[in-house]
Amino acid sequence: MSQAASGIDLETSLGYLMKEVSSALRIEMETVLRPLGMTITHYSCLELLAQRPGLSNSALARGAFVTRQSMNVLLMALESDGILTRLTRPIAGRALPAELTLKGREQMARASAAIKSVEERMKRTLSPDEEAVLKDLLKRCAQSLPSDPEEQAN
Amino acid sequence: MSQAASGIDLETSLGYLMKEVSSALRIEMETVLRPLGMTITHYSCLELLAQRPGLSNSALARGAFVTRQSMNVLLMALESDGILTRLTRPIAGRALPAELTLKGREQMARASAAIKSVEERMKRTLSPDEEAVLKDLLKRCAQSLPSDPEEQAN
DNA sequence: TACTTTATGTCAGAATACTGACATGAGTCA
DNA sequence: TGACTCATGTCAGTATTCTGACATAAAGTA
Repeated sequence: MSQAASGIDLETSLGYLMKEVSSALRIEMETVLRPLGMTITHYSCLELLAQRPGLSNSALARGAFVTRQSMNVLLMALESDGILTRLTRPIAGRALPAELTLKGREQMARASAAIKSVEERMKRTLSPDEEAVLKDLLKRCAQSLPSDPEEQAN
Repeated sequence: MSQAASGIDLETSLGYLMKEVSSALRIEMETVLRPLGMTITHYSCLELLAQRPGLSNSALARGAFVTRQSMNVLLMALESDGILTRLTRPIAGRALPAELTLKGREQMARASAAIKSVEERMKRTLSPDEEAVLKDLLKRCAQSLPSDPEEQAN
């Protein structure tokens, strides 16, 4: 009886629970990445580039769920640190493909192993079937969420 | 089979999917809160206080998944805007209970209705049973995640 | 009692991400 | 061709959150 039709009950809200899990996940990821001198966005960028070399700044931003402005700041720092390289001139359009250097791939491998251990811990009580169910439900939530204006082109 | 034993496959990673959903949820929440002049943390604080009047700064920070320093910045702003009041002297310990003003409760009601519509949209394809399953699985993920040091007392 | 631990509030500075704006390249269409 | 739309890269400024540090109050402990 804590909540009538108009309101959110924190105890039973799916959104609140989602935030709880993602917050715990974020904290654990930050905890294992900190000794490596990396942030979550930094790691995400490397993981994306490792799996899909040649992604542009904007594409990396979408994949890491930040704005292209934020990703751009990171890319410039990573480039000056020798973690990745970008073309100096676009091949088509304005996109500048980026690629990991050897140093970048080494850093990525260390981070990826650390993150994998976190993910394994998160789902340690889930059976394979349960994990599949969870993924299916999450995907349906993700698909239902966006309001029409095409994901907001910011 | 893009990934061997050591690494994360973005296409099938539960963690990445989780981030995708929480990012979409965050964007939608920000979209409906912006016209009301509120951020997610701002709303979270009000919702927590509406349901549990008298919470302290630290307790609100835990409930909104931010640091107590961040929550303190927000609380000072909300207090000067007449959204809430805090005791000037602690009753016990150092905690200063906060409570919404009438203005705060009105603001909260508008925000809560907007957020509820987002949550309803997110789970519109889920049956009641499926929602219950999703909550159960998410809870188990949340419980499995924390590494020992008691949630990091920062 | 005295010491230690834990929880809290707060100040200061740094890091990170965001919004707004502008220019450029490519495609669409009248 | 010219006008329009869209995606991209980038600059500038703002906002939000974080880490680090210190002081205080309560509770546990030797």
